Amino acid sequence: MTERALAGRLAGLTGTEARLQGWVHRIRRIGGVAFVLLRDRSGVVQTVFDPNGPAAAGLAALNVEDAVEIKGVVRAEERAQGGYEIAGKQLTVIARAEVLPFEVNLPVLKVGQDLALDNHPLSLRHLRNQAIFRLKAAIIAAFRDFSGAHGMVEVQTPKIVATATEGGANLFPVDYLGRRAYLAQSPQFYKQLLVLAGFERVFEVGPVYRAEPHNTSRHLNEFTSMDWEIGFISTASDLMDLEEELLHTIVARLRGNEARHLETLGVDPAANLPAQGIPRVPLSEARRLLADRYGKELPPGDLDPEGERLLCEATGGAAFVTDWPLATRPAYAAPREDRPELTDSFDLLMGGIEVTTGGRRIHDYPKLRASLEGRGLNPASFGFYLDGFRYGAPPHGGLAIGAERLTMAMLGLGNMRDATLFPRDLERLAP
RNA sequence: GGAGGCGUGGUGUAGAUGGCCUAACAUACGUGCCUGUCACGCACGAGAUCGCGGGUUCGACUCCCGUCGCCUCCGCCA
Repeated sequence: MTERALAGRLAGLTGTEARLQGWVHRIRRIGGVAFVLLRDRSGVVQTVFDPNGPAAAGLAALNVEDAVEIKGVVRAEERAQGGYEIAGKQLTVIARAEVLPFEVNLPVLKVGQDLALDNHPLSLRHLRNQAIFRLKAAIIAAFRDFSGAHGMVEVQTPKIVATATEGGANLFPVDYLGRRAYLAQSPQFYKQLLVLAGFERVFEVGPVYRAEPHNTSRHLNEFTSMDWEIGFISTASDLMDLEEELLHTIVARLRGNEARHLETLGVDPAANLPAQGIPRVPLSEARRLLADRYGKELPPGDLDPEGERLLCEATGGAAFVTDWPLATRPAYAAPREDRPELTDSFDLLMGGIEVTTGGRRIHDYPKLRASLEGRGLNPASFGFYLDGFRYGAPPHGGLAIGAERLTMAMLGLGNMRDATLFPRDLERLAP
């Protein structure tokens, strides 16, 4: 049996007989010719049949999205998109497709979110969806490669945990063989401990869970967190420098290997990356800028979503917001040396949404203990975490990038569900 | 948790000052025609008691109340 050829890789096969397998993307019957567009993981290729030839019966019964095998001779053909087509000799249906609940071969999928999710194996076949998730995979792969190249070790931290890392009640309780446990809302404590454990630099790509009943286009109850934790840094600026380099590395990778998918979506992944570098704006300055330029008066505390959008607009797509007051950050956030009322931490806003939170951590054992106590937290309940700092904890810091949020920002998506294969939200637990 | 909006053939939409709705358009589906299409084209056909329940009215897809489902925004964060 001849090896399976792929629709998007026919260049070297001109003149030979090829065997392709895939799905029927579209059928066009024009009197004396029939075109069957075959789609596989590499792309779409046109095959041509004589509707009165040997394949007549199969052709007549063919449905869009049938899984098929097609044999035929590869030829260069200017009239075909992509420059190649298959002169079809044999058409075999591997598995029939029933009449579709919606069309999957339109330039843009026209279907409600709910129906699309209920039929996700079908809606994901759409070329735009294929492009999104292949690009997301490439973003994550680039994160991995970049992290490894910068001396970080990939680690796996537990997703079933005994305590909260951020405080708050946003934890999913689970029954752990009769004991109360929770789904991890962040790898925070564990990644810090692994830095202290001698790995110095670690990274993780993994799921995190937030039991918050939020109902927006950029919140889900399960998402993918891309984390760094790095020892022996001096300030959070080191982290921002590194993240900015990472973002450019990701863009280069998408423009290289994944250019075809960017083209499908018609997007520029660097559209929200300011050419002159991502500005670093202290929170107080961001507030002043919003007031001066947009007349937007914010209540004390965090920026609101509109403020985040406007700030990105003002800075050419993205901004690091720095110098968050102690009260706005968790107990482990390290204060600035020169201005102890502010933390040495940052958020990265990109395309109007918060994509990253990061910062330097408190590494001094007595100070960490005092910070927890200062928040009214009981140090005893942080046992293993706090104890880790007793034996020579180096200065360190890290960040967490929401993989779906970054994908949204780079691909210009309006809803985080579009960047999540099987989204978990307030309503949806299946598929 | 709060606010707003939407629900019309399989899908996506139009119709909304109540009567012209015997509910329209596109596409998908079925039948036929067409030698090179590019979301091919043309003709014909089938397909919706307008989410559900109640009310107002001579008359409701349209107005009112309730209910169910969904979407968006806000709070919070990645």
